[in-house]
Amino acid sequence: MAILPENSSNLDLTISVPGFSSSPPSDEGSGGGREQLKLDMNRLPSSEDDEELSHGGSAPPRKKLRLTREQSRLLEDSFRQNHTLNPKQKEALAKHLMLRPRQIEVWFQNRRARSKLKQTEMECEYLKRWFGSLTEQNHRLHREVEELRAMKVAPSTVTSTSSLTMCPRCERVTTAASPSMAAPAKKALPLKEREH
DNA sequence: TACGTCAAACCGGACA
DNA sequence: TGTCCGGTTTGACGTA
Repeated sequence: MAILPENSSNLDLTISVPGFSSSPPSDEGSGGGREQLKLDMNRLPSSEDDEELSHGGSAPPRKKLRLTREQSRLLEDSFRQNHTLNPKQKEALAKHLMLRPRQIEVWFQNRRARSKLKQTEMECEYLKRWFGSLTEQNHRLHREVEELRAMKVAPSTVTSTSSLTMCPRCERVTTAASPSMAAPAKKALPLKEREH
């Protein structure tokens, strides 16, 4: 019985895998040839309290940082090893990448969110395929039921000595192997119900 | 130039 | 109190 889609062998489902990894973010950052060469904003301001910089006074417009390829790569490497960072790791990574710890923190939060989104999309795709397969199977079984009903109605096809019985619940017709199995429905019913 | 996409950054609530 | 998460905003960038 093929419940799964035909190409399910190719379907790399990783629902049980927490978080990530079935789709390595190889195109992250450099994705699609989008160049990230405007690096001026990426430098860590030497002022120690640059976090307050943006909040001081009349709230200047947000400056958007674009990470360099190297920064992205190192962050990805780090993310592959660990999806969360403790404060020491965060501090070390920030120092190494010349970024603020807060930026590291935000990057990891966003990265986890993207990872989860990708995972959810994969699960959605898988469930869609499964639904399609089940629908197809359902149609097939309905056709089978119709055929068997037609057989039952047509007296020429079903002899009087036939031992076909139909489960009243699921409408599935079964054949009895021996005359002893062709027992009255009242007797056979509890057994069949137990099977379901 | 308008529009869509991506990702950095922010916000508020939940939790240990 | 710090961290995480879901949701949102916003700026950079590519493209029609």
